[in-house]
Amino acid sequence: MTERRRGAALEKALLDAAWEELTVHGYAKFTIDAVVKRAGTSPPVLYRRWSDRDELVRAAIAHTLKESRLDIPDTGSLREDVLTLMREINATRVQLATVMIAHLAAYYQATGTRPSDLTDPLTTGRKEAVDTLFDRAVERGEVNPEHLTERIKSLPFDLLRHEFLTTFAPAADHALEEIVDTIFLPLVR
Amino acid sequence: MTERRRGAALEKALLDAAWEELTVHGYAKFTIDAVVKRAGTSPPVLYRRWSDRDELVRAAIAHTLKESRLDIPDTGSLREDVLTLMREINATRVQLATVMIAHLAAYYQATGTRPSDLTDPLTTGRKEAVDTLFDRAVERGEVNPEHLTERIKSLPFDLLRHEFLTTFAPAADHALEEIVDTIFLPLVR
DNA sequence: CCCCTTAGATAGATTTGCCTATCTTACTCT
DNA sequence: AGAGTAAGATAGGCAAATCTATCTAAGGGG
Repeated sequence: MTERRRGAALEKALLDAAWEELTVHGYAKFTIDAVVKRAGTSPPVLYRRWSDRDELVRAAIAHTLKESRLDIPDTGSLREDVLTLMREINATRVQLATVMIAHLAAYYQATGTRPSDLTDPLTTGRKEAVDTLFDRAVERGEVNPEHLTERIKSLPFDLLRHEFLTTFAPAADHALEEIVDTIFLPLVR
Repeated sequence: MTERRRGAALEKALLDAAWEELTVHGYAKFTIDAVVKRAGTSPPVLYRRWSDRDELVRAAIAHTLKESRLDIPDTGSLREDVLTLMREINATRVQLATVMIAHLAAYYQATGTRPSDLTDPLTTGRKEAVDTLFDRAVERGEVNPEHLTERIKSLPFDLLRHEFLTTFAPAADHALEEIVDTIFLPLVR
């Protein structure tokens, strides 16, 4: 260790290493020692910041969430907006969903509650993104606003999340189109 | 231990105890020793049947699946059939879904595959049940058969499963009705 | 009664991981 | 230069869990 890291740079390195461990070995096999080795640090450095293993896991997840915000597409058509966003989620969020469900299920079983400091990876920042999409669609006259319940707005993303949580893999592109064309769009028009 | 169990009775007792441990302490905290205590047995008895912890977990899940088959409702209306089935699933399957997702996510992260001997708790026996429901609805003229894609048929159950996997709790009854009345039924008519 | 199978009991080997205590030293600031 | 902070290094305590080896004896069958 020729150069010591400090402050935010060190913390980022620690959290990135923790995230790597979560994705390579999974939540169940996640160990402090592996993070120590991967980050080139020592145990007290981690324990000075996070009181235990689970706290580090959650911090790593939250860190990764913060680093991977999704852009809001604006294609001029609702179908393309929703498909573009779903494709982006599909391409980038499977691992996050897998890591999170493993942790959340275990946490829930241990405590009977959900950790308050984590929000769903497909939810974070999504409400605003989707609302923007729908506002534009309403202005373009593409949808009937009366059909835009919260549940219907979130439907494509719920179904995508469902795919992730039942297969741990991205959905096929034709599945995305099927969700949008045969379920979602008929409901909003 | 005044009376020794043998054969199927012993195996049922072992698997019931394993399931109890899964629901009380969760998958992550599941230990062979706790099952031994709960079942009033000894470690070699378990290892004579299941080669390791994970195999016992899967056997316990499969055993519980087999023991909890759902009846097919026949109310005379599609809405009531689907709602009745969803309510039954809602009342009885949350724990199963929670235990399974914890195990499946961990297994997937460790191996990159899904275990081949487990099927989804809401899938098992569901395809036939749902097809029967839909056959009757078609005969009654309640639905347009052209709208009955596989994805739409499974939609209410997918959304219910999604509820389970994101909250680890049963859905509110009004949510079930919302799913059926504002999403599912408009799509099949 | 005898033989065989295996349930239940128990001890043990081994490993692993979590977390803490302590020390040296790099680095920043005054 | 000196003081203070904390990064990096290392050793250690401890517990827990997994799984195996071995033994006794219950129970079934001939």
